[in-house]
Amino acid sequence: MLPIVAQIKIAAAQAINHLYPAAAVTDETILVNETKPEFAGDYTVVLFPFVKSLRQNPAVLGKAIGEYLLAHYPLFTAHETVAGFLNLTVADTELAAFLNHSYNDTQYGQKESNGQKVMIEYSSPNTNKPLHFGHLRNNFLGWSVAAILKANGYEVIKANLVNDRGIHICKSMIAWMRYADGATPESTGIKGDHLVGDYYVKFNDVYKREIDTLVTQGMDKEKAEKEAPIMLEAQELLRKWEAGDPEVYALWQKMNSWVYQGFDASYKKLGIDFDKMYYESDTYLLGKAIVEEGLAKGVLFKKDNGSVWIDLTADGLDEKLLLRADGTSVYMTQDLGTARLKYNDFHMDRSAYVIADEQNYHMQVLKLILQKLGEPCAEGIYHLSYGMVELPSGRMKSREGTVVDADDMVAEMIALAREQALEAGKTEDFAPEEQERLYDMVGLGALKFYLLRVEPRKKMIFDPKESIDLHGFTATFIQYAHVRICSVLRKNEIAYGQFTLGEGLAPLEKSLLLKIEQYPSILDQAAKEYNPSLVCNYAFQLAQLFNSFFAVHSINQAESEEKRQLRLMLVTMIGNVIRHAMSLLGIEVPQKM
RNA sequence: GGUCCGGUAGCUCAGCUGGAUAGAGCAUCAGCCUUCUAAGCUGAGGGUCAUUGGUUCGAAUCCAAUCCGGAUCACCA
Repeated sequence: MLPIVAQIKIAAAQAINHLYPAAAVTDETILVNETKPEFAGDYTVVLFPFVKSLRQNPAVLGKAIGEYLLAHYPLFTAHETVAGFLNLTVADTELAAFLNHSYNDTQYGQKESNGQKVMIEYSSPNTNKPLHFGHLRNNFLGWSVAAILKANGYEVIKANLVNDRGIHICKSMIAWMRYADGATPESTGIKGDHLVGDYYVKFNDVYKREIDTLVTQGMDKEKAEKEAPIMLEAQELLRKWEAGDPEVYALWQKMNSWVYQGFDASYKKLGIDFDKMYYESDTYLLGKAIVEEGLAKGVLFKKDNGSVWIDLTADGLDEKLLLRADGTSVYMTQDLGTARLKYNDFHMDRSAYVIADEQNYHMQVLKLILQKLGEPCAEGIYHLSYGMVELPSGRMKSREGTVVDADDMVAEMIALAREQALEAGKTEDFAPEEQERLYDMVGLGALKFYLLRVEPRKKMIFDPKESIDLHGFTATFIQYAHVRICSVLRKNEIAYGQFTLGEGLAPLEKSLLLKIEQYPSILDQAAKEYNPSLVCNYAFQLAQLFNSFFAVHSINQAESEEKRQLRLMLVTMIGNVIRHAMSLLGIEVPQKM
């Protein structure tokens, strides 16, 4: 069934074209809004755009269109024109039919396959330190966008490009060699990613001290930064790694394996997963072939020292280096190669990269270069850029130890959920494992919702001193609405079936049905915009409406059996939509809390 | 300096393909549990939509300029 708003547009266009044959309006030109609460009606057609071209005053125009619509479309039962706005009332019977048809469809909102394939690359961690709060935004966004696209009929490949090589890993390695005395996750009981991260921090401590020492001895700071012994050793490790030194390689593998064990545990706790893993140690040499082809095509050029560049000044950008004078590749070179590799693996229609906005320029250049090189993957590339999560004091810096650790944050949120549940005192009769499951759902849900409810593009500031709320615009609020629905449905054994509409819908019943009817359109928009915050907002508004309804109307003690049936079906459907919407955010909903 | 992004209530954010008196949550204040879960509901106060100009019947929304904040422009990743 076509969304009501779309039906209204088509109907209104038809009405206008019928009444004023010269008008030739199309349904896209019709603007439909929700009617403001202070006026009678559900949806409003804005008449101003046609007032001039049709040379009619708004009142006459509205009356004519309204009458035509009522006469020809059972969708409407009333119309009223106020100051250029044609307010239309949707028929209760239409909404009743909609409810009868869909109330028990747990997949309501899910669309059929559209034959499109899209890759979402997200997470893409460095293997020298554990995940922090900022990474959580990336992971939740990527996972949720993938779920939203799936719900809209896309085939989705969730990809993770692990940055498992490079100087940063060597820093952890050298510090471990110097100071760890063979410490392992097993021997210390420290989670692997945290252990490796500790040595990354250690490296930076020692590095700073060595610089200070050199400066005290009279070296200038810039030179000291380059010549600090531990830095030279890290660089030497990187050279050995690239040369395939077996010992270095073995240590690298060992330490990475610790990190992966840690990441796996974190991902599992967070409910994050992937369909395809890429590793930079496999891909970092890719891209050189593309550069050679680009040179042959004349898209790229070589400078006197042998370095290879592309000139993007005509596009308002700069010249960009693609190969160093010594023939080694840079970050961009790899990304060109990886883009081609991904495309050859999957031939997807779109390829989205979930990467923080600090790389906006890089991603813009990447796409542009691929386009100029005529790579088939180029057009599908989309940068899902998101704002960084900052502390009140500014950006998190792992080197300075100001990061909010992801595992800690998760544990704190679950602890908070437990605390508030105990305060509410409603979970005492739960089995212990049932309690733990609930605290996980509430704590993790609150965390995910907090990070997803803001439009991705916007940066967010998180103050660790203030805990994430479990009231108001939160996952907990929505979970609680679901719990109330489950509770009602548990206590009302009814013979489900079609209900007949005698006495009409109460305003809140109608608002809820209209809201539910909008769900597929919301999913549509969320997919188009790669924007889970729309789903957050929608789920919250639905829960809010439900709570208002719940406070005013009794289901159990409904005015009539017919009403009871209607409300049971209505809340069944609300529950289904809430569960479905939350699942797209990676948030589970409990049955009791 | 060039480019890009943001600026809406004390705080955190919706609204931005132009439409009616700009909305939520938090915080503050006042009410509501003998009746389906009060992790809830109802109400109140709180606004120069950064500023100025323009386009328009109509601008938080579009355009221009300015101010503020951030990112980026490496033979780093």
